[in-house]
Amino acid sequence: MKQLSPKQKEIRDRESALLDSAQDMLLSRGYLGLTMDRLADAIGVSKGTVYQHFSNKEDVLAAIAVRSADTRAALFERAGSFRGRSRERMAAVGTAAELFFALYPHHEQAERTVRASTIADKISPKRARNMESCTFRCFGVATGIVRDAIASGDLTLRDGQTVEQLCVGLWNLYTGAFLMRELENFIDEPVVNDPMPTLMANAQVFLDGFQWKPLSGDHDYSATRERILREVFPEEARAAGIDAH
Amino acid sequence: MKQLSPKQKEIRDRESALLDSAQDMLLSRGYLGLTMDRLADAIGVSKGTVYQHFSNKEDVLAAIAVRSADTRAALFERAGSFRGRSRERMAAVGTAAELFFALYPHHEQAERTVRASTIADKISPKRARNMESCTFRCFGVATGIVRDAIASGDLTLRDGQTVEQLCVGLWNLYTGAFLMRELENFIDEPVVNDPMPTLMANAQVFLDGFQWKPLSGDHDYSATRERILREVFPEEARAAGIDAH
DNA sequence: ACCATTCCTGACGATCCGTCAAAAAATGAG
DNA sequence: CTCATTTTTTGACGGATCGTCAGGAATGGT
Repeated sequence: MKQLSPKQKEIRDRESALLDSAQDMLLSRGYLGLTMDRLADAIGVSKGTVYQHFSNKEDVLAAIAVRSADTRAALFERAGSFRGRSRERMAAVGTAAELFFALYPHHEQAERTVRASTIADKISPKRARNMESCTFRCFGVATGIVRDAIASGDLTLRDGQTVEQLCVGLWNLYTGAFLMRELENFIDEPVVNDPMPTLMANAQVFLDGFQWKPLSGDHDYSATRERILREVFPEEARAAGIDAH
Repeated sequence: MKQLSPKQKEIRDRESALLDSAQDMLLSRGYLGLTMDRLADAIGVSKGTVYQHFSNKEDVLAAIAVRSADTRAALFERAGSFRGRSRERMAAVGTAAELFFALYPHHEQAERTVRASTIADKISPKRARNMESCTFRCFGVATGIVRDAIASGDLTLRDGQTVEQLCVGLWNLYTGAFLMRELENFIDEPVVNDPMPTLMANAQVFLDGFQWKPLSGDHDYSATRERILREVFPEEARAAGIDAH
């Protein structure tokens, strides 16, 4: 299985080239601008060949989304390995989300288009499962950190609060902010100029609301952020144009 | 101008019927299932006539989104008139968002589809402006309440925190949760079973993080919620199947 | 060199969008 | 009521795209 014939290798490479092209088209021309004919032309192959890789147009989007979702899960897992107090580790996850957002700006659009309910059933079950597993990996990292926080005494949940609730809240805060950035692309006067600092500040407020120690007033989280960027994501930070000062 | 000839009235009514049909199709069959031919057939009219109401398919979506966005803004404004302490009034806005979400489940999809960047420029400028103004009305209610809270001493912003940041945070929390509900339609094992209680709990945590008095631990907000449903949204609560106990 | 299998091609039917010239209906003046 | 003018409606049409499939080309093993 490890041994790939030249032909098999060619096919594998082509799939990745197809995804690259499709991703560019999606980003620059949007869903309607991404067509199967153009995609075939872009890498000099006939349309029938494209359909050997993807069962239909929605499947192309799904494949794009799965690829970047996998990258995101990997970033989250690296973030989870950051050495520090529990809340610092969660901050690392936040930084991972931020970097992912900057580096893979197409992802949100791809994932949302894919998941628009009536399109979902046109996607191969295998890809749908892959997608799910990436989400679970991300949530797994987050819930693990929350549980560690509880075990170490940094966090005590009040009556009725759950680990999942906290993670879902953070997730919502981030996806909501990402959605907003995209929507504001075409608004004349955006509500906030740069959504990222606002998002990070709000995440801190949210965790303060859970009384997750050390509170944002008792600890220099901007120093933590710099350490995260330096120690865990030096490459990505540079690629994203975020300097750790 | 007030006097409408029978013909003009017929045209006006037809537009609303078209939007009703389009909305149903969007909800039941999705973006791809909503076609101009079907739309024309649905109300027994030719396609050309449909194109006298809307300049293209995306414009139909925009019109759907504007109509429900207007309804949402109206709900927010009613919520803002709730009598109570500042944070209770913000809770009323949250309830408005929740009711809107339950009563107009198509809206999120319509708005997102419309705003997918490459589609945006196909929409008539007038409708785009309408859309914006609805968003501003919603934010206006929220920022007004926050300012009142600061004036009354219920809320004191820390260094660097702004009124807009708080409102954007709440907005993100809600839109993120709404997005999640939609995405989980086709996931086998959702992360949270009923996202709404989780969302409301997280909104409370977020406001606690800002130290907005009275904190959720010092006040019975479920009683406030019941009062809001009873006093401000009795009709809507019944329509949405939410009983105030 | 030969053949079986796998892969590629591009023309084709089907669908949908948006247009437009012609037909139908409404309006209003005499 | 009549009829000319304006407004509205119609549906066939051109263009674009999706997804298919029969036939042709390439591959790999013997």
